[in-house]
Amino acid sequence: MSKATDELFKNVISHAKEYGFVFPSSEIYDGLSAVYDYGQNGSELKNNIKTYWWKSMVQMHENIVGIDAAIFMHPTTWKASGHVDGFSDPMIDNKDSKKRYRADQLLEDRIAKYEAEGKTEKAAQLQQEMDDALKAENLPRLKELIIEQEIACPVSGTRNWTDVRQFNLMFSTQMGAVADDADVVYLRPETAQGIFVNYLNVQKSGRMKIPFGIAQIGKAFRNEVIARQFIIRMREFEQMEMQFFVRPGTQKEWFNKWKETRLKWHLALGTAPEKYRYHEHTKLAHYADAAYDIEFEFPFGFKEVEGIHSRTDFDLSQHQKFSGKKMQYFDPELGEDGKPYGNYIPYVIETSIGLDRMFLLTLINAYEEEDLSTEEKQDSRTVLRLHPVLAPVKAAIFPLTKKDGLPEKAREIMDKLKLDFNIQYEEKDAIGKRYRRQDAIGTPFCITVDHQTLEDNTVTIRYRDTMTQERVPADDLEKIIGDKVSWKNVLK
RNA sequence: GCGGAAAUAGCUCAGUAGGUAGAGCAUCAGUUUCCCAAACUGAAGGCCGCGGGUUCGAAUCCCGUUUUCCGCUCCA
Repeated sequence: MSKATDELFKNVISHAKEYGFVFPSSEIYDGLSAVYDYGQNGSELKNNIKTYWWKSMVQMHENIVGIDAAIFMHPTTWKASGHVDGFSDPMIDNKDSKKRYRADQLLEDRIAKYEAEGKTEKAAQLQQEMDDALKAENLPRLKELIIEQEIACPVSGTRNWTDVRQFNLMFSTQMGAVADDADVVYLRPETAQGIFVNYLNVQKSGRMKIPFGIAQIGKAFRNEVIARQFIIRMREFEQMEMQFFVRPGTQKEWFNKWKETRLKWHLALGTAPEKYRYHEHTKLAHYADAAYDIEFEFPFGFKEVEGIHSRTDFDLSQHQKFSGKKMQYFDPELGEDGKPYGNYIPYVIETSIGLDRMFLLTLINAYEEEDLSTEEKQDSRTVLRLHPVLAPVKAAIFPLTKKDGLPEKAREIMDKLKLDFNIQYEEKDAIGKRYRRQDAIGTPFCITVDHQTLEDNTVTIRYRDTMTQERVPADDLEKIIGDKVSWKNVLK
């Protein structure tokens, strides 16, 4: 990260706090690591991003519907999805090299070594002991095994180990009033499973026919080993996901279609295309047969914002296995051989975008420190060039001075506009200062009421991006603003 | 989790031979102002991150702790 971009990123973070976009969580108690709150302008912007996504995914596709599943889910869900076994790793650190290892992998390496040396009996015995310890979640026993086997750190060569600790991706809590092991439930680490477990409900109640999609926006929770870089990696975050169910064999074409559709969604906001790129996963997760990320160039480099994954029939098959409920779909359409496609478990294409990352992307992309200096005077302004559909406040209305009936007239105009748009009224400070304050939160229009307004009911409208102004009839404002902030501009 | 750095008003920061805290901007109340920030007057605002120790006395020295930043480590 260069000094200039480093500086820019820091400025965006303090701007976000200063203007009510993002605050550190529980700040009066020194904050809570990697948790953030959205402020008065941040929540407006976030809601607008959600609306844009929801409209373009659900409203614009007649074969996609939206749901809102609970964060708590039956614990078996996470056994089926692979989260319980796959993401609770026993970790151990070497105190000298400061390197961290998975305790089970250190032992696996030793087993492999025994096998290579032909000591199969020793290998089998250790394997058994390790499996027992893992099964019983006996962490001290794992450490004993590492000590007994005299396993040394490959880097430092020492056997100076910390205790074995469990790294759990998922947050757990108790469901009942009385704490009991049987009542442990997890806070979902991804929203996707809420869609998969409702696949049958939605398909039947909505009489959905393959191909169809289920969309959802919601919170998810992950215990990150290390969470940093502002809201890029948070412990509590929000996802906007859509699972698209397709006929087996057609996943590749649907994958390509969604890959393109999703990038278009990003570009429709007017972001420079060179800021985006695709990143192909070469190492695929256990459930995927293809995966692309859409990455955005943040000040600290390209980072994933959205993933498009071909998840095969893994999830539905797993849920069928664990729940005993048939996840099959009967496809009556005739294939090339003139026979119906019949029963199958659908394949799934997932589009999953991090709302908080999208939020940060939007803020960084919009943020500009503009130098307005002339020969006589040094001047600058900070402006958020947000797309008008996303701007938290659509227009601000100012009386030029706070006397002569101008405030009353301004409020009268505002009362009409506020029925359609989020409007702010300000009468304090010099007019220029008020303009600049609105620039800082990305308000696209400022409307000023002056003495002429009292005579002919015209006002000046000042544009954020160009800082130019025009005189227009007050009665035209609804249409002028409405045209610019209409969702049509980005959905078409 | 490890190592390094930092923490003083809402923000940016001053404040060392240890002696009861200061500026600019922002805020609030007025004045002025008919269109692009920093005009005038006044006011308010500070467990100097938190806890302990040394000292007659600590923002300042020592120890611990929390949070943030930078590296490393981990990551679907």
